[in-house]
Amino acid sequence: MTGSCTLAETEARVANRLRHMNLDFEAMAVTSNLFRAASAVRNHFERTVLAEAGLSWTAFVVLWVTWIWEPTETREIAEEASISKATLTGVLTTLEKMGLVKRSRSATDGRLVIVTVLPAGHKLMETLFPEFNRHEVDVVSDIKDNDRQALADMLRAITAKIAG
Amino acid sequence: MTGSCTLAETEARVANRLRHMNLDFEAMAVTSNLFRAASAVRNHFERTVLAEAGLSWTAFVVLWVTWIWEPTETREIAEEASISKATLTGVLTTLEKMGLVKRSRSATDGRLVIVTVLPAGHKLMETLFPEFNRHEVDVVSDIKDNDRQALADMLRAITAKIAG
DNA sequence: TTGAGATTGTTTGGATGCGAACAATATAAA
DNA sequence: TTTATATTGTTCGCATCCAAACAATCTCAA
Repeated sequence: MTGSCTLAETEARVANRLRHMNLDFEAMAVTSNLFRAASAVRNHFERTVLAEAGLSWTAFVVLWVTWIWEPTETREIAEEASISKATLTGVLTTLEKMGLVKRSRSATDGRLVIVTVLPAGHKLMETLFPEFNRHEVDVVSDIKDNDRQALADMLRAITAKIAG
Repeated sequence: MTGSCTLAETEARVANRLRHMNLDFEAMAVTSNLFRAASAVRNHFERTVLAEAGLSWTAFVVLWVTWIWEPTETREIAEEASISKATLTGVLTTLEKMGLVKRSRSATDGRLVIVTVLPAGHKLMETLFPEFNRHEVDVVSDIKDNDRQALADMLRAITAKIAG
């Protein structure tokens, strides 16, 4: 190969390379494009909206989850953000250094850590999240309006299939 | 909140929390579930098929891309695997330590590094990839057969929208 | 009351992950 | 030929990312 290939060329090459293997190419195309899309969207957001705010993707997700659920426990944040609790420890430290969130001990259970969003965090999200959403609209703008609901439903089905 | 919430409860909470903001919740649901699904699938694969082979998700993707395109240049691998060239340098070092791939200098362009899959890598992929594909089939098994094609197409549309 | 077992957040060690700076190489124009 | 510019893979610094080990805390049965 000499130059960069289109997605169609890539998938054709894959099919040819794996012809003897008796594989399900339709299932392969779904997971393959699932990660391609997720990765592209994540990189795009990190380099535009989030870069301006100085937030990594994960830091934004953690801040967002806390913003929605605060005050909430770290185990809930990790679950919602789909990251391990070990990872969350580091990200929360980052967000605390930025003055966006605050950790505090639970009064009723000494094991738990309660996270709340500080005023600077609220102020940031008040403008950042609507801007983030405008980019989300742009990302799905080539998908027919009627199909978006179905797309979200199928993605939910994938998540549920694994969790169940 | 006390216990873990269902996806529907989470989305209802989000809608209520953000009601005053005039947002596109349908677009939000698409990207939100895109990452939820991608993350769930990736974690599932890392903990089952890939753990047995001692490969991280990224290491597997890099090995897979090389396997499909070999011999190929690192810049192509980074592009196909959706990772930066800096990241690829570390992952290739890992795969070389495992004896699965080999780096070599291009004869015609001294800047380029050519990557090929070693016999141990071929042997591994010959059994690992079909097993991987069986898991892919399982992941999409709750989606109607007719819809899988449309799902892959919509994910491609998202990727293309950002790239364009 | 007490002590075994469960739960939670942090630490540890190692592998990703990226942008920016870098050295080596190639290409172009002067 | 020479010099400026471009391209490529690596290095560097730092921020994720996870499994496993860990200390602190809670629960509950004996």
